[in-house]
Amino acid sequence: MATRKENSTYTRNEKCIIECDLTYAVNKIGGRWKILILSKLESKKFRFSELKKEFSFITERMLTLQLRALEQDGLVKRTVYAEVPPRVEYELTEMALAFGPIFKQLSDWGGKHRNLTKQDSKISPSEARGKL
Amino acid sequence: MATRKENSTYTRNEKCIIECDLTYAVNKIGGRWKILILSKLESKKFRFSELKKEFSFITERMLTLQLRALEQDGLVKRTVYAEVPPRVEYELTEMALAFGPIFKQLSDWGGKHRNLTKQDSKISPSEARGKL
DNA sequence: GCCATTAGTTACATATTTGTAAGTACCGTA
DNA sequence: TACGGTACTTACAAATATGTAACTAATGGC
Repeated sequence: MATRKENSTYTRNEKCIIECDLTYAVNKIGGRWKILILSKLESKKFRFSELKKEFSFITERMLTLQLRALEQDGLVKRTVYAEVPPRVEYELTEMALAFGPIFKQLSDWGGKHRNLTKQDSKISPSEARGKL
Repeated sequence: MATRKENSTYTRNEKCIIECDLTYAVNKIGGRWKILILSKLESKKFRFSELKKEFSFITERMLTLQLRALEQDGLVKRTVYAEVPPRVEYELTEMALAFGPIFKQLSDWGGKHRNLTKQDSKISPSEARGKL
């Protein structure tokens, strides 16, 4: 999320990934806190401090980084008001709103299948959680 | 993807994430090569060596790791035939097949929006690609 | 015995992401 | 002049993910 080496295998491989529309899309929402943030912003716009309060477990640094990445990717619009103390508001763009129905389905999938897995694989919930 | 410390902030934070059905679902397909693999397997089952040939840019190690993770998560079924040389086949489970329509929509989203972003943000495609 | 084949595994190195803690800038108010 | 509030930024450390290269095991065919 910081700077990237332009010629690592890791970075070169990324090109293989995002040539596909599907992986391209998933990559955009793949950051650790992005989906949580996007979901939150679905209802209304939020100030930075409000998001910070809402997601107390996300550090300021990460919140900033994820918001910036979302902004770069055109999913979030950032509005700065020239006041003191500063006020910055974040809201979803059209592009991000188009994710709405997809999120709904993914969420349904999650709700439906998370219990199934526990039984199928005979792994305790906590164990299953530990794995990627 | 290897072993995880059970009490790092990183790991503890994961619990915050997967409590949400949506992020739970996205996490399952979030590995670097998982979507590519799942897409491939949508059409038919594949042997390990076939996948290796298909995705020449994925190393054996990563291919194995991603397949194992998918298996753990109940998205892929692994069948070993007791032959020499060994034969192992991978195929999607019901759970994974349920992703089908969602993948389609995500892919559509990707196709529709990847061009838009380039214009909107005035970043060259190659630059945009470098960012997460 | 030696080699080829398949499906891995192992030890190690590198890259990237995430987390911690402290510091910055602005200005109005006390 | 010191202090508080907001929205960050910076330097650094820890954790995780990915990549490289070499090695394994079983067995049929030479």
